[in-house]
Amino acid sequence: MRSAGRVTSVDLAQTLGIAQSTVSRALSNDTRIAVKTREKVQALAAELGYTPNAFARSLSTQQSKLIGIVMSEMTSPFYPFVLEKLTSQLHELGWRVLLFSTDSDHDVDDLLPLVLEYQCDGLIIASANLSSHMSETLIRHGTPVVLFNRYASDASSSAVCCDNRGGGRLVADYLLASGHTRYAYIAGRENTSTNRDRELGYTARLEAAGFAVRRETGNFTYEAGFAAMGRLLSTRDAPDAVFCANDITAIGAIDAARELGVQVGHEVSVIGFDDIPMAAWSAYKLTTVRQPVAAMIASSLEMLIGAIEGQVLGSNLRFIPGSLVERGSVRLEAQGKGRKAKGKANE
Amino acid sequence: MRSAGRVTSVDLAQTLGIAQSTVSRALSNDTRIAVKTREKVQALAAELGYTPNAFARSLSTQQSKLIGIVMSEMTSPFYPFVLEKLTSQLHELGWRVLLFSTDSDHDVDDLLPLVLEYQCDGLIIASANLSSHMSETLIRHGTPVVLFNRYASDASSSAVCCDNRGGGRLVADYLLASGHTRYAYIAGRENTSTNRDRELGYTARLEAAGFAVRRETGNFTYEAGFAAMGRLLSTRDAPDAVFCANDITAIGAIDAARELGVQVGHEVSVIGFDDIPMAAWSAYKLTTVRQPVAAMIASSLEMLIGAIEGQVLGSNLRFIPGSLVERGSVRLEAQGKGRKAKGKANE
DNA sequence: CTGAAAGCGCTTACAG
DNA sequence: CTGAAAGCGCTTACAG
Repeated sequence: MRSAGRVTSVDLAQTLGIAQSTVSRALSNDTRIAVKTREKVQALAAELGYTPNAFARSLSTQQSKLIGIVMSEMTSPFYPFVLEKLTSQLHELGWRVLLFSTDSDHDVDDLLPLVLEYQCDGLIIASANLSSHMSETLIRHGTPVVLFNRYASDASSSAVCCDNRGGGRLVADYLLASGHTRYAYIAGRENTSTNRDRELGYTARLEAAGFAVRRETGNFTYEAGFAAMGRLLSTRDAPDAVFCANDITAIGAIDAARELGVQVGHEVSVIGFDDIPMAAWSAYKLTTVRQPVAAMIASSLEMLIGAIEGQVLGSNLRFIPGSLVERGSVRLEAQGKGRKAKGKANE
Repeated sequence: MRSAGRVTSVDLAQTLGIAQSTVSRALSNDTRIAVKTREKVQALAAELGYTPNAFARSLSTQQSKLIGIVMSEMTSPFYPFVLEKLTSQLHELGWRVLLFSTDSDHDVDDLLPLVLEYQCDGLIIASANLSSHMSETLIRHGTPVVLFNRYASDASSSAVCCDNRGGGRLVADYLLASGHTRYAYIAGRENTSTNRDRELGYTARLEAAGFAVRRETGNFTYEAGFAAMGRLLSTRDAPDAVFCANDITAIGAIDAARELGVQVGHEVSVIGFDDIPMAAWSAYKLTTVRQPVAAMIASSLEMLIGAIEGQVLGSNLRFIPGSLVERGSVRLEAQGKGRKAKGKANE
């Protein structure tokens, strides 16, 4: 036994006078090893604080038990929940997570080599894009991937998303039913499938009903929502219904409306997407589309682990429907009367 | 060369008809290898998409280049920023991060064995506690740790924190200078050094000035702040100055005050701690103590990497001062007049 | 300038 | 029930 460094299975074997292979089997509770031997080994292991070396094991078994998670919008309020649930569930299932973060503009591609060096058994990419070139590299290396809340246009990788388009439709229908007439959309980042699909669902429905949709650019941030709402309300014929690409944008929009003295939920209706905790704060009472996070995560994990364990994973796309949660930021039909009374932006 | 699986250095060696050791050296750009050989090897490596196996390398070098990060409050708005900065800086410095999350009640202890199995070269524990027993285990294994924004009472591990006590004093002084007279503190979780120190600094200063401090329990959440403020304002002689253990608590407190029709920044002053983005939202304009996140992270990384690279790391505590950022949630002296005019909670 | 070989710490056929 | 040995894919003295 060496004095410095960690204790290894060889150390255990030597002090017990048995073979290292026997130690290894005893530690994995191999029933072929005599109960007494197993106990002896395990007792010594505990006493000496033996910790198996996962790298050595992985080298031998060709399984790292590591899942790589690549996240781009870690500081946007929705994603910490995703990350937390992903890692804790993965832990419970016996996997470890190797975390990579990337800024949203950046491609994930640069990170891929690192993921591969560390022999990840699988990869989850959240709110970031994967080039089809890299997706091929992954396939070649035999590393399954699933995209979370984003999907590749060429369908080269598997993905699970909220049904963003359906969510957009839900919003349109709700707003339509409550008698709104002047519609707007405050967008998120343009190169994201989430933004595209939310807008598509919303706009298609409204146009089918004969309404035009005014569009403001944005980037999924509070500041962008604030600015966009300012622009919307400063025009003649300002909208009475504004759908925002996500909650944080909607919250920015609400604050902007307030600053201008426009009453949210009366003069202007605002709807978000996500259902982050802030949406429920009494200061906002934001009506929004709730993303079914738990189901989305369960589904991602199921797909990924299934693929790792051998079911070939073609390109599998899963869209899980969100649900509208009604709070106070939308004017319902009954309250519609006289809503221009103290309008300021509409004068 | 095998048809399935990843290509290894042996594959490269065989197809080039040279020794594997030469390949290895060529890939690490060892100058002893002829330039032509190096180029040949690197070209083939690129062509075949060779990726070195980090596990095999680590086994041989006895360095994993892995840092474990244990986070407990991942979904509390302050910590995603910490996590993001930590991981991106670690990446730039050539390290990878293995992520563990834990709920705050739970001890970190259960996770430690996993960290050790994966041969982390170092460990950062953010907003979670490490038992002194486990801290010894880590020392025995030779794995350096630094705690982030928490420190062990027995000073058995290194730590870097915001100077929470100093921050509490800053708040007290500011409130004192602006003529407040009825003080309260809404606490965070009790077993945290952050909560303890913020309260201690605040209270000590106020008591020295002859003021008592009313205390409400809390747990660093919006809901707790909301409830605590409700309690405070529903009593006779309600406080005119409330320091909250963190921003999110303060925001809950502000919303509660509003619901009760009590004007924040006039009838009651509220101060938070952290300076999360929401503090700057126009709906809150929260005066708060800004944690010097960048400096705290730089310091943590410096300590940790220093320890990994050989400087023995005794128990090193570093407290980095925060700064008061003034916004609108505190009544300044000049506005003090007639502040009971439309008081409602004070009647 | 290059190669043969040992070693990192495990798992797992293969023998007995 | 246990052991000797090969092998996972690298790095790095040691020779030449």
